[in-house]
Amino acid sequence: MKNDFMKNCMNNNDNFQSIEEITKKSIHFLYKTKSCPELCFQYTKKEHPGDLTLILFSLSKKLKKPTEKIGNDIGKYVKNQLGEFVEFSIIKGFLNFTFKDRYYIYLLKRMLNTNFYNFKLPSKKIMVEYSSPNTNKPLHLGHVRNCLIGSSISKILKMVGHEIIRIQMINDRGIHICKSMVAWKKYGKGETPDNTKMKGDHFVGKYYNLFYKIYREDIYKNSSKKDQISILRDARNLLKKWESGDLTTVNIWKKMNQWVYNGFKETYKKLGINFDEIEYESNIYQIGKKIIKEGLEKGIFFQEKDGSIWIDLVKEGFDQKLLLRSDQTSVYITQDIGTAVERFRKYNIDQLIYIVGKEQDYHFQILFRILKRLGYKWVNKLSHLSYEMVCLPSGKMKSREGNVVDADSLILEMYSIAKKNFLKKSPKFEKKSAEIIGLGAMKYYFLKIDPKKKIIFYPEKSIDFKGKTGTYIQYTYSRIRSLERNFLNFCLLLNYHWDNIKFNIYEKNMIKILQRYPLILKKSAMELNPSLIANYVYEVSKTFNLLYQNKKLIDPFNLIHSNICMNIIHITGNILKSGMNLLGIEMIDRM
RNA sequence: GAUCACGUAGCUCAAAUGGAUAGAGCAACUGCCUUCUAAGCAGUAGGUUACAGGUUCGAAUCCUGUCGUGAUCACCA
Repeated sequence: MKNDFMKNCMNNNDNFQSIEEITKKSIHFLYKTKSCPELCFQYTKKEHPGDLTLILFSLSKKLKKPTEKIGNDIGKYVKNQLGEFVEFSIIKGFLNFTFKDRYYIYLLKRMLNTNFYNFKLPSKKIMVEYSSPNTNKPLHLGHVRNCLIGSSISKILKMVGHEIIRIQMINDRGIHICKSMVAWKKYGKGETPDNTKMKGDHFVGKYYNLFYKIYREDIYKNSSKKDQISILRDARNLLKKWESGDLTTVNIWKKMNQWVYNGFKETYKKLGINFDEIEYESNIYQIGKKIIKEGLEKGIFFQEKDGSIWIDLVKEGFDQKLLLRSDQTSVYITQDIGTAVERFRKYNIDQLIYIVGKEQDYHFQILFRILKRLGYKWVNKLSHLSYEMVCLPSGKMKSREGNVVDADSLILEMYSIAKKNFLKKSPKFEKKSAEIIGLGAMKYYFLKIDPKKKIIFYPEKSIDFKGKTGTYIQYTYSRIRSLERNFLNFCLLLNYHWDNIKFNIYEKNMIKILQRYPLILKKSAMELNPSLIANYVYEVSKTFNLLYQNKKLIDPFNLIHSNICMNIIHITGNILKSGMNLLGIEMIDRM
């Protein structure tokens, strides 16, 4: 029965065109323009009559005719074609279309077609880099934001038809890990994550902090210069040993990194973060060197007397930038040059998106310039998605000073609050559900905010479960599932002719907001901005709760209308779930 | 100091890229569970969109300047 219904819907769609499409045609027909000017549609504001508005001012300019005339012409043309479906009125320069019930039926049927969700852009192969942690300490709130944005954007891009490679670069080598290593060697007394029952990344982080404690005490005691601090000297020596391949050093390094990886793995798993590829800095930090040397031979770079290699970007408004140290070791940007070249060579990608905090804006600008100078044609396929940082009320988080909120303790905190709330509401507690709710609240909290805006995190206030939250949306969804279960108990699924249905205002609003979903998806994919989906999904929930509160949705005495409602409800549930999944948030059937 | 971002209700955020009288949530106060899940709904209150100019039919949005906040400007990553 359902299949017939679907077929019916699809047929309906074939010979029907939306207001937007017909408006486009009308301009072509009425004014014989070669190309249709950009049409400025807008959802009609509450205070005016209508549902969809065409703004006429810019059209009036382009067609050199008064707004009133254009509005009337287009309005009449559309009305002529869609008389049963739409009315129009003109206020100043605004042409307002009012949908009739049959237009809502058309919209509803269109949404019941599975094609409605399969919204696709021309497919590209896109690599997304995110997370990219150092291996000397646990992940903190900054990483959480980075991971959630990166993971969500990957899902969104995949949803609109791209092939995605999620990649993380692990900064496993360098002075930072040597600092943890030194402290552990000196004061570790054979402690390991196992025998101290600590999570590996926290364990290594503990020694990183210990390093700085000793370092600061040294400065305080001796008021000596940085270079003379013995523990720092030890760390540098360790780095040299590592670079020369000293076996015991390399073994300690391997061991400590492995502890950290085990810790990360656990955190990623809890957060639901995944990668398709992992790069280790230690494997690839040499690649860039070769490219720099070739660039030097070609005269793109220059060499100082001490042997260091530089690029001069003064003409482009930047400084001179070091590419290779005088001892011929590579710096951060050297390695990024190498990895970019490698990635394009190895994966044959059409686009590379770096999701990295905005403190590195300058770095990426320079990186892209250098690659351009080197003559790589794919430079315009690189982009840096820069997001603002997560701060505490006291200011920037600084792991050296210990004022960080780490990911693991935040997750635990969310679990425990969710559990507490759960027990208050529901007699039988389900651990899994509480975890989904806690995690959902946290993810939503991070993702609803535009990436380019700063987040100030108040630990003592904690993340909300009421109002505009992930929980609210999950709650709405579980209400929907509950309605669906009840519906099957009371009503039969019937295939009626819907042509004479009358919708109330709540149903109309619901249908209107639901059919915007593909547009929102497209926009968030184009702008690489998950917050658009987060805010949209909230609006959908809010509109649904309004409908729920004002209308008896399941009514055994009005089967036809209950069936219509059930279709609206079903689409709402699908969109909520789909949208939230794009944010990496799971939904549950009962709360 | 230079460069770049951001300043919207007491607080946290929106506003379909220049459209009509700038919207939500939290906190506060007032109502609604004998009725499909009250983690919900309705109402009250809260604004010179930091400030001053400019662009035009029209600006929170674009341009200029001022102020404020933050980031970056390493032979660190």
